[in-house]
Amino acid sequence: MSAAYIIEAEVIMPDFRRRSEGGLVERDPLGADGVRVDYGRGEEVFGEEEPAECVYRVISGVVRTSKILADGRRQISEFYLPGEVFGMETRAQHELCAEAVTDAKVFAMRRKPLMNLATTDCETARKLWAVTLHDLRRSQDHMLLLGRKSAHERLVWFLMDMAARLPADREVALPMSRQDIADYLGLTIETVSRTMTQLQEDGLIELHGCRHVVLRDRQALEIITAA
Amino acid sequence: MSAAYIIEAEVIMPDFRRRSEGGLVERDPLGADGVRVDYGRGEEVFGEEEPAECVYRVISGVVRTSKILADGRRQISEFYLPGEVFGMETRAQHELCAEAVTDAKVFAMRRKPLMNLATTDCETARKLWAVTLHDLRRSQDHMLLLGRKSAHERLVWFLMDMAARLPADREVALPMSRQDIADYLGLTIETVSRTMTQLQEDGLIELHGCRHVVLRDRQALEIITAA
DNA sequence: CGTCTCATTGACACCCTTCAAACGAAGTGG
DNA sequence: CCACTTCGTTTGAAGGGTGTCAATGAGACG
Repeated sequence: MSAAYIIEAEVIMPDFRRRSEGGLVERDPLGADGVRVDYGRGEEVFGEEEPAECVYRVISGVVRTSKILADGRRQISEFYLPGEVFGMETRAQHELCAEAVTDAKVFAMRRKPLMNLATTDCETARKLWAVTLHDLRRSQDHMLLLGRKSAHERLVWFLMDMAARLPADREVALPMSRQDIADYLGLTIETVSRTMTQLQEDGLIELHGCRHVVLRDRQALEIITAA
Repeated sequence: MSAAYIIEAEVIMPDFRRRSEGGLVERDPLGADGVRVDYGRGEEVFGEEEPAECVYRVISGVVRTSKILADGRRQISEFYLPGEVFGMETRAQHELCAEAVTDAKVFAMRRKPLMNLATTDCETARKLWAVTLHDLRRSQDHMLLLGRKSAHERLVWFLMDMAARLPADREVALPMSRQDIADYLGLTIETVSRTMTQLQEDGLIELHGCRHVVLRDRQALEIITAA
């Protein structure tokens, strides 16, 4: 890490210089340069309606994107886990806000150079498209869940999804609060809690503290999600 | 329209030769060649899990894309109006099914040549991306609606959206049935009907037959959607 | 050990669904 | 032209799944 690199980082990412790890410039698999930035739990990465300056990739921790109505009702569109890209869902302005669910380290790339690269390099353009397509596919499943599934089905789907996406020990370590889960599944925190308890009473899962879940009867759980 | 063109159309679009307008090959704004194909009301354009052979643009009429659960519950992700592109939401297989809501004419382009074009022409790649991004943005609004809004709010949003997207006479001519509206908004047909009636009783809209709606009090309607 | 935050549990209300019947518009055959 | 059928829509009554409000419980931290 040379002094020249640090200076370059300052030029590229003035806002993040302070918080980034020494401002070292690195290259993302997307082909764009950027820096690592840390966010504390609950901290906002970008806000709704904010100009879209950067595109991000989660390095560690979890980030959520959400929309909030005037009266406070919130819908979380997605949780982004390490390796996943977010912040690209709009044009000039962000249409949702992004916040750190846990302490998180993200890789931030300036949007404009990335867009420029995409106009000359088809491979980059394809990658950006693939990221958006992935989000779209998940959001279509999410719409089916929100529009047509019961609380039980929603929660089971969520737990199975988390088990598949998180590093799977014998037990799943949920990184988010009940409120986050509720706002992701279109339920209230009470319903999430009650449903979780009932799944445990039915022997489908086992709770070790509220954030550690063991999927005890995967077959039964899969039947519920398939239904 | 020469014989050579018809033969070429047969080569490009063997499946659609029968139904297309003389098989004349044309070029879409996306840069791909294709043919016009007619579908009757309710007819399937492609099914869930079906290999994704083509990408489509609506010429006239309306097309819906949806997902269906084993027990028949259905969630419509989007209605596509003339000029809009659909069928691109997946990789090798379609993740949802597409059906004609009304008699519809669509422009069908083979997927593979379009993808090939996108690997060499960044402008095409950008256009494809823009289409997906547009769908994603709408699906994020849709998730907020399905997860957090009341039946009244959903229906008002729907009517305002339709008024904005359809050729706006003084009255909006809904192209879809109550069942389609219900499956789009995550409600039952009865709730849609009742809510529609109540909006009329409150003087916010006026129904001229079940498919023709006049938005009488736009200001009040906008307040409901903003809430 | 006290405080704070988050999660759980309980009682109750209500919005929406479910089930059922009536209504209406469009098409068909006599 | 009119009864008849059919399909979609509207309306009604009743029930249930979630939401709301409130109190209790459980960890985390100083």
